[in-house]
Amino acid sequence: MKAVDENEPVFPIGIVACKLGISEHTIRLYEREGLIIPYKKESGHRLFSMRDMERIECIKKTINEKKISIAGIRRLLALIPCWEIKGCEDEIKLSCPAYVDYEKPCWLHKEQLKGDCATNECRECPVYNSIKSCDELKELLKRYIENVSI
DNA sequence: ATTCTAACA
DNA sequence: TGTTAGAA
Repeated sequence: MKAVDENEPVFPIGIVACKLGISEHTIRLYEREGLIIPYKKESGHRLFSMRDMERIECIKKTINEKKISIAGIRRLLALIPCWEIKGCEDEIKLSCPAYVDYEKPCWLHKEQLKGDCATNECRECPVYNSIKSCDELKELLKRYIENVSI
């Protein structure tokens, strides 16, 4: 029996678009804007896991309900403390583009990063995956609005 | 049949 | 965001 892994990318974009009621176009847009990182086959075709779908759904809801833009979501994601998650020393942290920039999350700086941040697949990274459910995004939003640090 | 990218009356 | 064209 093949267990259905929540993280296993198995759904093509058409299915995802249908089940979520979001156009394929919009889903590709989210990717281009750096909100999601779908799994890609050699062919270039995208595959999504259950968690990917929840993330997409969460993003769409947040955009609609909180009336914030795609760039707004990107700024929220930029608040993820990757340096803490990765346990970076102050020295490396302070010179890291991902720590300095508040516009983009670390995975949009991949080319400029060092160490495993540069080599690992961001899709598999604990930083990208720190948004396990919509609650984590809500937390980022809270922090943003209240302008507080944890 | 589906999905991909790129482009826009 | 929609839609379309042409390729894979």
